[in-house]
This record gives sequence, C-alpha cells and structure tokens, in this order.
Amino acid sequence: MTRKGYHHGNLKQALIEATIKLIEEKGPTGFTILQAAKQAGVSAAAPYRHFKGREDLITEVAKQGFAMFADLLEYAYTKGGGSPVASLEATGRAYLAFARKHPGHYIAMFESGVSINADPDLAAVANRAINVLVKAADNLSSNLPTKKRPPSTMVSQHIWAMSHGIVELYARGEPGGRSPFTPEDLLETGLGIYLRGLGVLPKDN
Amino acid sequence: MTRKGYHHGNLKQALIEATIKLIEEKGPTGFTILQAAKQAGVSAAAPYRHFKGREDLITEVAKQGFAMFADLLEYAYTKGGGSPVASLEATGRAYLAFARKHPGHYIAMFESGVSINADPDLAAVANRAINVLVKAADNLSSNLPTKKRPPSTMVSQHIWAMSHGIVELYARGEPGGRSPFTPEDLLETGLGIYLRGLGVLPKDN
DNA sequence: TGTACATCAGTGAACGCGCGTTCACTGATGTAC
DNA sequence: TGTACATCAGTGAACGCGCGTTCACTGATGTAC
Repeated sequence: MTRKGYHHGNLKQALIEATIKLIEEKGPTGFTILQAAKQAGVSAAAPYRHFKGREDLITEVAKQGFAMFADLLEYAYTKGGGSPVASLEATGRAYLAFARKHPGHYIAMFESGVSINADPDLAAVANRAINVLVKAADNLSSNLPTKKRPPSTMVSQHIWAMSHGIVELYARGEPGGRSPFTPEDLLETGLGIYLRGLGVLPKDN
Repeated sequence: MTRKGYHHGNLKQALIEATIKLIEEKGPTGFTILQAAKQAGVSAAAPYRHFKGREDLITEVAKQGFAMFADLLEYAYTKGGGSPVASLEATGRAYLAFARKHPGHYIAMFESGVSINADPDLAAVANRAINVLVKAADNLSSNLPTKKRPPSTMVSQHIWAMSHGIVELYARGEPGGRSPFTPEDLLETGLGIYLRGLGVLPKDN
C-alpha cells in the first residue's frame, strides 16, 4: 500500500482491499471509510473520487466476492468429477473453501446487510453463483423418477442453507465452542446423508 | 414506555426491550445506547446504572433470547408427538417460529458478534438450547444399527446448520429475492430428505 | 405516626472522539497542435 | 520535440453530528427509631 507520488495509480482497488481486510478483522460494523483511506495511505476525502460512500464500497466488495464465488463454484462443478453426485460434492467443498479463504468477501456478501437486489450488477453476479447450485441439483435429480423428484430450486436451497449454516455456526468461533468436527467433515457427512435421502446415493455405505 | 416520576421503576427491562426493537429495525450495527435510552424515555447516562455498556446490553438480550429459545425447543420436543421423528420435526418448527417471532433476539444471539463463551451464564443457557437438539438426535438414531449411526452431536449440528441457514438466507429479504418456498416448507422438506437418508424414515413417501 | 437519614435511581451538562461529507484547491498526467 | 491547456486524482481544512462515558448533583424511596 505504499505510495509513489501525488497520484496513487490504483486507489480504487487499494480501497477495496483495505475494506476486505478491515471487515475480516473487525466485522462489517467495524469498517469505516476513514480507516480504509488511512490504510491505503490516502486522505479521508480521496475515497469519494471512487465511491459514493460507505455502502457503495461494501457493495463493490460483495460484487467482486460473488464473481469469484461463482467462478469457483462453476469450476468445481464442471471439473468436479464424472457423476452428478461427485460434481455436487466438489461444489460443496468449493463453497467452504471460499468462505475460509475469503472471509472478508463472504461477510460482505452475506452478513453486511447489503441488499443484493438493490444493485442490478450485484443481483446478476449473485444469481450466477446461485444458478451453479440449481444446475447441480437439476443434474442430480434428472435420473430420479419424476414422481418423487423435488424441484431443483428447492434442493439447491437445502444445500445452500446447510452450507451457509455450517459456515456461520461452525467455521468461525461460535457458538458452543469448538465443534469436534471440521466444517468440511460436517458438510461432507451432512450432504451424504441428504443425498442418500434424495435417492441418488445407495442406501448402504 | 411512559414514565411516572423521577424513578422509572423498571428501567433495566425497558432498556432491554428498546434494544430488541432497535436491533430488529436497524440491525446490530444500528443499535446505540443513546437511542435505547431515548426510547425508554430516560437520559443518556441512566443506562450506566444497569449495564456496563453497549456490549453488556446486547449480551443480556442474547441471554434472555437463548433462555426463551431453549424453553421453546424443550417444550416442542417433549410435547411434539410420540415418535422421535415427530419430536424432531416439532423442534424444527419451533426453531423457525422463534426466529420469526423474535427476530431481535435471534439477531442478538447469532449475528451481533457477541461471543457466547465470553459470559458463562450465556454459554450455559446457549448449551441448554443446543442440548435439546443433541438429545433429539440421540433419540432418533438410538434405533439405528450401531454401525451406520453417526454421532448425535454431528446429526444435531447438521440440523442446526440447515435451520440456521434457512433462517439467514430465506426467512429474511436476501438473497436472490423471494424464494418460491416458505422457510417452513424448506425446513420440512429438507429435514424429511435428511431423515430418510439417516434411515429413520421409510424410503418411499 | 413522625422525623432524620441512608441509599438508590435518574439528571443534565460536559468532554473528547471519530465519523461522513463538502469544498476550494493543487499537483500530475495526457494530449492537441 | 516542445508548449499550452484540459482533465483528472488527491489534498487538507473545516463542518456538524451522534456517540460513549464521566461527574457532581438531586429527587424519590425505604427504614430505624
């Protein structure tokens, strides 16, 4: 974050990165424009050349976060292995990996209070991420008998909810102290049981 | 929140209720001691007779929330019906009902950043709630063959994660706009599939 | 029953602080000719 | 290649604000005798 001369050269991205770091450290509550500016080595007024305000900055972080998230999920899904089940499990692992590697983004995306529908770009990129899971669910249940096939959107929401719940409850400090299981274990086993219940995994094993 | 004379009479609880209301309306970020004091019709200094500060007030809300939550889950669990499965499902419904009816408490408990282990009382009452689910899971799997029985704590964490995820993602505004399914639907179907996968529900239906 | 006194709960003024935001400005950069 | 000028990105001072917290205080309440 060192400066050369009067012009920063890359201030916009530097502010975004400072925001990510601050959110990681102090949560969305603890983030302020002034501190982001300070961390980028710039006066308090400078951020206003690039962002409308605090909210706008967080939205930008969420946007970049969802873009990376969607890319990661897509990659995991397509390269995840041959079967629909293997692909879905790879996508689940990618979900946790993202939350672990990019907590600042994850928090901006899900816990900062930004309204995803307030910004069309944000909504679009968030939907791209969501659709990976919907497609994965679609693929899964395509070879189930039509009668007992729940809607793919529903299945994708079950899986999203479980993944998100594991991140929120067990991938950080709280609650109830450390769980004896890693988040990865929890998701793998939980997803396994769920998929068996769906009928896409054999009953034994 | 009207006052009689110089003494409020019930300021502590009035402040707690103001906090709940403010958190519901503006999130944990938006809550301040000053506004709580104003809402209780009292000067800015008065809260310090009852609480050490902002954090202490939120902790108290979380504590009361977990107590109610534990009571509700316990009640639902014991009165929930004859079978372990019916009891668990009743407990899940109670989970969502609590989150819906008491969003301020829920937010203070799970999204305010209070550390559950920082306060022993809080940890105790949170554990009481957690243990309802653990016991429910225990009951569930007690008539499964020992070999393919996952630990009850793990099962309870799967269920907690899915419930919490549904609350966070689909019981409020975000993300991806309104889901076509109600939170209650999502939990019921998700839990159903999961329990079938566990082997405690018949494969058909 | 009445009075003196201790205790308690709330007051209001004051403080320092960091925040968000604006404004006229200025240094740096790019470009037309 | 050199110069004039427009544009752009960042400055720094200033503002008003609400917040958290403290302090000496005072009105109300309860109780001993």
